[in-house]
Amino acid sequence: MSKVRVRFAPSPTGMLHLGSVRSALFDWLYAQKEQGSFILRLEDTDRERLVPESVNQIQDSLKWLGLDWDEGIVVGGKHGPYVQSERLDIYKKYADQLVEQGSLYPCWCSTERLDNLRKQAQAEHKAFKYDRHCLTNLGDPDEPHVLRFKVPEGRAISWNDAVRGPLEFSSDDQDDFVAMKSDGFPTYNFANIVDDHLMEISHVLRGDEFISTTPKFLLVYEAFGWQPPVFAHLPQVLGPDKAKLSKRHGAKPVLDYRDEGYLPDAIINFVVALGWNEGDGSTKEIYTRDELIKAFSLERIQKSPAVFDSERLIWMNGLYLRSLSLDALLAVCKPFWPKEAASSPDDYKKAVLGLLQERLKILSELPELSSFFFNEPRFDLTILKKAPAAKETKEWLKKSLEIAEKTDFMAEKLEQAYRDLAEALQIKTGDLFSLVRVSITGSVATPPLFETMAVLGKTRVAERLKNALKSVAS
RNA sequence: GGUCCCAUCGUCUAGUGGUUAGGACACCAGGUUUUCAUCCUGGCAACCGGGGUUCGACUCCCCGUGGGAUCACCA
Repeated sequence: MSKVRVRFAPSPTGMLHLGSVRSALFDWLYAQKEQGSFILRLEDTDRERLVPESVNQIQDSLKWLGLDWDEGIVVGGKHGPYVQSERLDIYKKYADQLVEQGSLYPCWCSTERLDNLRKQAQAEHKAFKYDRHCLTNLGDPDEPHVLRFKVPEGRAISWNDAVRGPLEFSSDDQDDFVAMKSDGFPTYNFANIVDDHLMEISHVLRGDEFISTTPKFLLVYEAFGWQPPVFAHLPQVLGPDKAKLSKRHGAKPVLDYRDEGYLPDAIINFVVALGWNEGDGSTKEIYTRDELIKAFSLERIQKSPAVFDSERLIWMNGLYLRSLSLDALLAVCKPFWPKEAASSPDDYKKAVLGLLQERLKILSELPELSSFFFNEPRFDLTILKKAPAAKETKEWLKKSLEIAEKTDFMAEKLEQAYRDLAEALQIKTGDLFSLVRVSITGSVATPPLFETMAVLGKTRVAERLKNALKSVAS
């Protein structure tokens, strides 16, 4: 059995979104699973839509997610170059071969003529098919022209799709598509085949929008006398509006998820479940990479499209965040701290994270959640559901300050001291705790009060209580 | 419109002729708790419709319906 070789072949026309990431992930997983090779090739034959920066962004996206390629751009390999625009002479050579054997023929038709043909087809409620005008009306070979593939008539074309099962089309529905453009560049429909064959790709995983062009592919493989790869057509990933996730549609670049504080593992785990599951009655849904590799199979890929649910991704990210060690959490949090935290030592940050970990869902929330650990809060009793009267507030704060000043700053001791205080004052613990909480954090929702105080330390707490007292007095 | 594909809770899904149709997210309620969060318990919620086949269909077949893809010198 020959080695599994799969490729991810994006066109550098924009950034990778979750849909394309899923294709890459399935490729990568399958390569790992079968101990094959994962190849990264750039399909840049469309120079009009080319976005140069996207080449780096695509690589950064894959690297961030840990989807490393064995062969391809940058890393090289023995089937290079891995950029289509650097392979023009190769396509030319193979195109010439097909011209010679009559599978490709030149066409000089203008866009105007083609457009008219299209309008006509539309008016007749038929799919557009080139009328083969140039097959018999030869033009000037020196004039710019394209090369079209001559689709044989009356042929049934079928293949066994790895996810869809047996599929069959008639060649009569296939158009004599353009293989080589007039600028000397190949089209996707041609370059892709030549490259996949030369690079010995064994399995082609791609979006199911390519199902209808697969018959063309198969015809070209046949014209060359090449063995086609196994095709696996992946279901669409849909946005919340049930429209296909696409660059045009404003799908979020995957690097934005990085910048918002999602973890690569969470993204991977989430994305893989969009159209794949282990089956066999398994209810497992959190996987390590190794588990994923072990469990992955093409057969278990879903046929129907999946709507991407950002709520679920957020939940999953929180899960991963909570599973991190404090040191690991500290590391991933690095770019997300509020700027006031810049001078704080790691030990302090770690203590803060110890309290915040189970409250974080995405790292971009860190500044808001951790702000009072680094900034003096504004004293504002109006956020309290029922604030005590000014006189009581003053008294309670005064006593609270006294307690803070004379108690060891350990959560248990503080708790005991403040419970005693509440009892002495004959008030509910909750009322006292709320007041203290708001005074030292500026918020009604915080980590446990006494642990928070312990982390803040006696100096900060005393200072904040004094400030609170001052604002009540005035 | 032609061709093709798809169809289980709002969402991700399990299920391959006999199940009280299971799990997860979200949502709701309760518990733990000094608030928030975590955690635990419970609840709400689905087989697109119609015909067959069968003793028996979510499962198989057909026809509808709905949704989607594609019909470029884009990929």
